[in-house]
Amino acid sequence: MEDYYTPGEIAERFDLTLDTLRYYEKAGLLRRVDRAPSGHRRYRTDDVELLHLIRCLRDTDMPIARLRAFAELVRSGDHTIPERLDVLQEHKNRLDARIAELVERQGAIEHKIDYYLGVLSERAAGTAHTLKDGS
Amino acid sequence: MEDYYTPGEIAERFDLTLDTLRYYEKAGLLRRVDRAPSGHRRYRTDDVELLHLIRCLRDTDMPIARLRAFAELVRSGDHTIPERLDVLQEHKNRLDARIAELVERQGAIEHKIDYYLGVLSERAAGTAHTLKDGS
DNA sequence: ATGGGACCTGGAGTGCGCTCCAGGTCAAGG
DNA sequence: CCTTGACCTGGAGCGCACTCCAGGTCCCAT
Repeated sequence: MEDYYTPGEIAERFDLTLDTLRYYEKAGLLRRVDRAPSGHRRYRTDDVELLHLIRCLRDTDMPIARLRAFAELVRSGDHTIPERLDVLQEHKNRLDARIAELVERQGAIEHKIDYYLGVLSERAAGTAHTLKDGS
Repeated sequence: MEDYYTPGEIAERFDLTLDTLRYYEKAGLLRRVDRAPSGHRRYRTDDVELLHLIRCLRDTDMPIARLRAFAELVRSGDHTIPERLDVLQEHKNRLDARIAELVERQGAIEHKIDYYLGVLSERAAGTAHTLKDGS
């Protein structure tokens, strides 16, 4: 009823290991998570929401240290929203630049692939020519 | 005249450190580079060309081990072009997928930024209202 | 009561890609 | 002759983000 989630559920949902989940908590990305009487962790809905964002930022290569700083802002209350915006906008700028770089390299790689394909088809044509020549 | 390049020139051209250059050579990304009588490295035009491609692949996160495998194919001669094509096409597939993932997350981050902007402008509107109310 | 499964802890270990360092050589300029 | 600067070597060290492990607890079903 209480909308609590077990470590196993969270791990599956976010495709993280239990170890990583604990590591994130130790690293300060998550607050000290609630516990069942057994000592097992119980994640709340807002942990899930934060994890969602963390996952997204992590997937786009935000380092753990910056993630922790962000998480601290979240914990500090709504008055930190302007700072959080700064962090996100800064991160988005980096991300935009990274995507642009990757797309550029993608073009270069395609070019190289086309070059190799050209070499191969020329070679095939050469073979055909040899055959046509009667050898 | 011989179209040789010094380590310093190469390092600057590719924005790599001398250490990294040597590390790449040890790791098998480059062949055993030529030496001047002094023992200093002298890079040839084809080293430069290979480095160009290596830089491109590295910038798109190809791991050193795969890069080494690719470099070995290059060293083995033209008959390895089909295998090189496989490596490049496989890498391009990963890269395409990675770019797609980043773009998706980019959207999510933009969304979050917009959400925070919304909170802030609502807050500002609330303040305005308070003022209008005569406080 | 016993076995299995999910989870706990603190701390050590791993893989990757560099990066740094001490101590040395060589060539050119003052 | 001496310094300076570019470069050499082998090997140690580093930062990051996990990942693994031993040994333990709790709870539930057989």
